[in-house]
Formats: sequence, structure tokens, C-alpha cells
Amino acid sequence: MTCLSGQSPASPKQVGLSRIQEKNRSLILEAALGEFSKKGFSGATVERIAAEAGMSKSNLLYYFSSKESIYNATLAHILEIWLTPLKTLDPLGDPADELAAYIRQKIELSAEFPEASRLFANEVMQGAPQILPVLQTDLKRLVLEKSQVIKDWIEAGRMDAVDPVHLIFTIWATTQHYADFSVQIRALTGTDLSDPDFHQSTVAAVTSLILNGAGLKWPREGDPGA
Amino acid sequence: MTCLSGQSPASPKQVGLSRIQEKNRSLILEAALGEFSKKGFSGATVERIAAEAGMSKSNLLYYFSSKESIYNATLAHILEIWLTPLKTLDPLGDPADELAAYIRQKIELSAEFPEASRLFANEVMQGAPQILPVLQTDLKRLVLEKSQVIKDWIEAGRMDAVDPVHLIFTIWATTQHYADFSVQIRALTGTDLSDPDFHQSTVAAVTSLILNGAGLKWPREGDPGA
DNA sequence: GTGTGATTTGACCAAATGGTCAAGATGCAA
DNA sequence: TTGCATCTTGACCATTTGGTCAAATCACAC
Repeated sequence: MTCLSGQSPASPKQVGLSRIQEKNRSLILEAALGEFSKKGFSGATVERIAAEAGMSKSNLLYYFSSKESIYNATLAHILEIWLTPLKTLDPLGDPADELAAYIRQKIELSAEFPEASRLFANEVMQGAPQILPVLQTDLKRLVLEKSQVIKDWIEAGRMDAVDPVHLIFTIWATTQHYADFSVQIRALTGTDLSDPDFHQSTVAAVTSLILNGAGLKWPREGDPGA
Repeated sequence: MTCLSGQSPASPKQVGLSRIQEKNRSLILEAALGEFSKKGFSGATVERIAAEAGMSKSNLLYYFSSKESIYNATLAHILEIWLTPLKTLDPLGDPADELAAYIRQKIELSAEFPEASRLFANEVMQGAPQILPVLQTDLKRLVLEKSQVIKDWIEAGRMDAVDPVHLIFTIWATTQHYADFSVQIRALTGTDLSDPDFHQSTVAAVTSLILNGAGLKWPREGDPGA
């Protein structure tokens, strides 16, 4: 199946989910995110997800008809959060402020939801079997729209002529790297984004590199940030 | 087991591998790289690896004692190639030239060995169960050494005071992103690094962003590159 | 050619795992 | 309390899969 939406128990009499359903589906999705991000789709087992969610495997399969449907529901659950920051890039704002805010928010997400980042990375690296259609439609439209915003800034002489798509890719790559490769980062530096100091130095370093790379002054003069 | 080296057939009378052994081990490693990078460790099956290598599963297990030993041999096989470019960063060279060459070589690797990049990313994202020791020792030593090189360039006033470790992470993140997320990139742009034009524009965009971000003039005046 | 060790394979096994099902437990409205 | 729908579970099944083993085949030194 390729549908990304979840699956309701057999006979949903009422449209709204019951209190118990709400709670259990939430527990399952949380446990599934941990398991899928740690082991990948194939390595994850429904039994472990069920145990982590505090219920039997059979009960989990009462809420989600198959392992794949849990996986799709988990993906759908994180995808919206994941794409929100780019949507807020404001054509009317200042390029440096807008891009800096975007980078800061993306690193925020990497710090707060590293498992979601890894799950997404895993899905895409395996060829995006489930979310390829979403990438080709929704994400593509969003990227084209925001690329135009950046192009307009460039044509207005407000920043250097960097390729907007590559700029977006670079922001994605760097910010998500700190979540996806946190084990490597911890092995090399002894810390990661969960440490506030490292978090702050990462935001400062990445923002400075990319904004200056795009011909934007950063940090601003008299800026309170590092 | 945590050893990264391969495994020889039962009774290796002579130290050197026979002609047949050489050929078959090579075929297996090539097939394993494809399978592991496409499906991850858990999703890969020895039967498919054997089929891809043109032999029976039993025969494959004659050359490698277990699935894990194939995986470790594959990892070890790509790790050396993967870390070579950083080793060549020359403290006596020009900062802009050295960093540009490093970026170019990393993107070259991403274009030529995207499967190796994905396998490495997969391993690290799962917590680096096999190569964590290597990261903590060899890679850490290499990163510390090259960070010092960059620090010296900074203290000599030859580039801006960017955090060397974050600079290295940024280069890794961006260059490997084009291999690891090639499906997403293809979904958004219609092409990827296998297209020479896109390859060239990627090198130009990433190099320009990062070098200018580090306070280095790029492209050089009168540079033949894009 | 012949014999010996290296190579190759099909048959087989045990464990893991996704999913089914019938029965029991629980919540809740009347 | 009672009745019914929701919720929960253990027993069970079929398939997949990593790995073993004995037997067959092959390469090659003599």
C-alpha cells in the first residue's frame, strides 16, 4: 500500500476516536518512531514497538492493521512538523533574518526530534518507497516557491547570486547532519545538540558560514548572539 | 563480533588468497555493497547477495562465515576510500585551494560511490554498532589533526575564524547529502550527481558557499571554473 | 590419469517474525 | 445489574531467513 494515512480499528462507528484509541494510537506512534529510527523499517519488530508502547503485539495490530501501516502513520506524523519551517520563509522579510531564522529552526528540530530526522533520512536513503509521491508533489512545489523567493532577493541585489536550490539543499544537509550523525559527532567532539552550549555554537557556526557564503553580513553588527 | 576485518575460508594454507578466492570475495563485496546500501543491514538477505554475486548462499557462506562478517568486510572496504580526501589536506598549501580541492574530491566520491556513502550513513545512523571504535580513534585523530591545520590558517589571518570542526562537519554534510538523498534530489530537480552538468553546478555552488562563508575569495579571479 | 584438497551446492534445521483468530476482559449506557 | 460494543490477549500459523552439513564436483600438482 502506498497511502500515508493511518488505519482505524475495524468498525469506526463515530468519526472521532475514543479516549482509549487516542491514547493508544499516540503511545504506538511514539514507540514506533523510536524503534523505526533506531533499527530501520526491516530491523524494527512490531513486538518491540508493542512492548515499548506497553501493550501486546495483538493489541497493537488491533489499532494498526500491519507493520507497514504503523510505519506510514509514523512518517505522516513527522512529515508535517518537518516541513513547517521552510513554509514560514517570508518574501517580505530581510534575507539575512529570514535565512538565519530558518537555519535556527531547522537545528532546533534536529535537537528536539533527532529520531524523526533519522527516520526521514532512512526512508529517503532506501529510495523513499513510501513518501516519494509527497516529495514529487508537495515538497517540490514548496521548494520551487521558496526558490523563487530567494531568486527575487538576488535580483533585488540583496544577496549574492547563489543557486537557490543548492542553498536550500545545503541548509537541509548541514542542519540535519547534526541529528542524523549525532553518534559520529559525539564520538568526535564528546558532545552533541542535546548540550545547550554545543547547540548554540552549532547555530552560530552554520548560520555564519551559510549567510556569509551567500553574501549576507552575519552576525549583524551589535548582535547579541555569539 | 566487533572485528572489522574479513574472514578467510576454513583452512588457509597459504597466506595469499587463491585466484578463485580473490575473484569470489570481490564479487561478494560488490554485491553486498549494493544490497546493504539499498536495504540496510537487517533488510539485506544473504540469499540476494549470493544471487547478485552469481553463486549459491552456501558458497557465499564458505567465503564469509556470517552475514555480519560480510557487512564488516564491506564497511572496512569502503572506509579507507572514504577518508582519503581529508588526509590530503595540506597545511603548506593555500587555504582556498586546499578546501576547494577537498570539497571537489568529496563530491567526486559521492558521485562515483553513492552506495558506499549510503552504507556509511546507515551504519552511523543506527548508532555505528560496528565502526564506533574506528570513529573514536582513527577518525578522531584525523579530525583533530586537520582542525589544527585550519586553526593555523586562521591564526595566520588567511581565513575567517570559523570553527574548524563545524567547517569539516559542514563539508561532510553537504557533499554526502548529494549521495545519500539522491532520490529526493532527483524528485525535486529531475536530476542528480550522475548528470555531469548537475555535478559541476553542485561543485560550484557548494564550494562557493563554503569558501566565501569562511572568508575566502571564490571563485578566484580569472578562474576557468564556473 | 590420479589423488588430494579446494570449491560448490541442495537439503535441511531452528529461530525470528508478521499476522490471524477465537475467547476473554473491560468500559459504559440504559 | 444487564447487555453490547470496545478493547485486550495468548495460542497459533506460515513464511522468511541465517546458518549447518554431507555429498558432489572441480582444479591442479604429481
